[in-house]
Amino acid sequence: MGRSVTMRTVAEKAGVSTKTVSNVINGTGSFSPETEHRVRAAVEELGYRINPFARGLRSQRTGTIALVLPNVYQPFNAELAEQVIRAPETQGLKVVVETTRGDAERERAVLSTSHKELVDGVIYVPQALTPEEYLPLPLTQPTVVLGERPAQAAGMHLDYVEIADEQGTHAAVSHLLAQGRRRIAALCEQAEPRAGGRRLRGYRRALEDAGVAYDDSLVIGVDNADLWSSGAGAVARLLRTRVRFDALFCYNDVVAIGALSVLTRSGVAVPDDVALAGFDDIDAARFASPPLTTVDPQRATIARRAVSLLRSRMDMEDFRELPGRCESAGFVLRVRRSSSATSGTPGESP
Amino acid sequence: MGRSVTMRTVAEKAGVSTKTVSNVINGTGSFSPETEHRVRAAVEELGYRINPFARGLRSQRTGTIALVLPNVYQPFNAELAEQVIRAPETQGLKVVVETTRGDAERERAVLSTSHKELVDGVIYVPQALTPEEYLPLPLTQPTVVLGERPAQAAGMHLDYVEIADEQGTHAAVSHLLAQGRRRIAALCEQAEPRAGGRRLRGYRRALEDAGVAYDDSLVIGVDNADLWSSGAGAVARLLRTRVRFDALFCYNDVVAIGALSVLTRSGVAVPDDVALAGFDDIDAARFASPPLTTVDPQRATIARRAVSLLRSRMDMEDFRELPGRCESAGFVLRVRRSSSATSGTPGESP
DNA sequence: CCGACCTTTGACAACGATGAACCTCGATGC
DNA sequence: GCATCGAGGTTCATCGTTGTCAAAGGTCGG
Repeated sequence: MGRSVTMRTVAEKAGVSTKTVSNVINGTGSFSPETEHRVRAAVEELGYRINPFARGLRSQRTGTIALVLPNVYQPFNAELAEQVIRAPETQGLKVVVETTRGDAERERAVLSTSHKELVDGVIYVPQALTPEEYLPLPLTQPTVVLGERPAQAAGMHLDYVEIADEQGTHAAVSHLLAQGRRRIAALCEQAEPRAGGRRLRGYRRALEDAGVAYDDSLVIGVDNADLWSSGAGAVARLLRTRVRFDALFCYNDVVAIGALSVLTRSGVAVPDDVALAGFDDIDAARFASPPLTTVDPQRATIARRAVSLLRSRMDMEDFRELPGRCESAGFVLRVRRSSSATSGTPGESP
Repeated sequence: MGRSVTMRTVAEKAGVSTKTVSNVINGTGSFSPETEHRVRAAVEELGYRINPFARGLRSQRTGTIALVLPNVYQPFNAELAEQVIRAPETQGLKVVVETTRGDAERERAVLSTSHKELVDGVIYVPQALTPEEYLPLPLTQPTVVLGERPAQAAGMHLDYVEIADEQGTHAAVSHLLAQGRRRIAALCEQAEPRAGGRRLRGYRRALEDAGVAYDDSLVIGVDNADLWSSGAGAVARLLRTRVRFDALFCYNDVVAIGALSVLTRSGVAVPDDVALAGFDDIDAARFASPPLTTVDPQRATIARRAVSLLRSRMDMEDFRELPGRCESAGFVLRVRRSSSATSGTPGESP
């Protein structure tokens, strides 16, 4: 292969010093248009690519951000990752997707020491760690958290992009109530500092606002680790208890599709006997039979806001110079046939 | 924050030289148990973490492999990525997932120059490039390709893990034939050097083996870029043409679920009027209504074989010293209710 | 007791890019 | 006419590790 082509090779070919090459490439310092042209020509001709290790070692910048999620096999996460990678704000950055498998140790490692030198910033979707656990960790790089901003985070130099868990669920359940449903079951992950807890709050508040009594026997927990069968299992249990219900709010679309599968098999008609709503608006939701009513948490917006918050902090001298910020992504209720016999066609929504 | 803790800090604390610290950490050279203990204690106490840039710069090893795919939002890709990350063979390696969006330029870049210094090896799922295009590229690092090994690859130092596209499809279509179906439509991506072409070959061969005539009007192309609506759209077109069909083989499960959605809406009963089979065995397939018969290409096996081939080549002095190898992953036909009224229950298959 | 030989350790020079400091030369201000 | 300035460069040290080589200390056969 011969020696690899370095900045020195380019410099020699262009008849300048390596520093000048560096300047041209990074747009730092000053140089004449003529020099710039010679350097660029040499780069082109030699097929020179900058060595990211050397650069990283020297400048402590990597041009890479990490997206830290529990996994990528759950559609919401996969589609979120896609949005982060595609967001226009991401231009010029590399995104590495890091999965933690919901392992507390891994999450801890990513947030504090381990990544310091590898990435310029982190977008973190907490799963195993509660705010009480992750907030005290010494932050070593700019970080954006996706999820509700806890009160304790006020003083920290951490940015948040809030997902409309509670409001979205409130809207979905209110919609079910508006269809005349009164016995609305909920299949929901119940862990409190997490999305499940927040969605459950939205559920209760919607019932309350409509003056419908909360009934404990209508709420079934699901397990985050295997949502597909969890949804199916939960609905099977619910059917066995013979508790009457005419609607079902599900923690997310995956649970809802699992549930739908069992309902259909059991001869329960959706939406006639039971109206169904999920959360996330994953691609599969539009193509369920019937298409699934769901809350679109606006992944694209989440991704753009997160990257943009992160970038602004990455561009600062010291990323701790700004107090923590917090933005929200909003939501859109996508009403489809699983909750209302007449509206929604597959393939419609943007 | 103070100065960051480097190997020198550790060395001073342990009263040895930096090289000795390096030796202990990497298990190179030799050192007394006593020294080792002192060094490890110092590392522990200072919370020292090796700087990957410095190491990478020096040793040209990164402990990272790249998984290069068109995207991660399609469930097959997401689940494949998960398997690669989780494979026991991956122990001790970091996996970065790189998406190309089916862009030829990006694929080219990853295969030749661009990644050279960042990763020790690449697992590549071709999409935009044909073998004619990617084989001539100068390989700069160990590479494993997922997909059919073309004849031209014989002399190259490239390993392949073959997915049983043709055989799997043959089995699925044969199964449909065994159910007594004779007018079997196919919704398939048709590009020849890719999976679509290979699956279509399996389809034709199965018909042939059963002595059923191939009918061009039963084959409809789908578009890889948006498979969900593509499947739905294709089936809608098929229904409009009024061509009679009693079974449907789909390029993959996503297409199948899109198709199922339209069939159900149009009052076509699955499997009574039309039996349905897909490919990939994504999680969602088990929870479709009815559950989807599909070909499981054994993602876990694919992932393990790929990583293990890659590792062996990474461990060599020069990765070109071994001729190209090729392994196959096999497949399992998962028969569920979409193709046979009596068998298959949701949640059963492993 | 001496040299051969091994084990353990340390000094030093890379790896490739960049920040700090400095040098040169023509233009500008007073 | 002399100090000053900025544009356009350059030189050199340095980021944190690891490969090379040599030295220090110990063992052992003769």
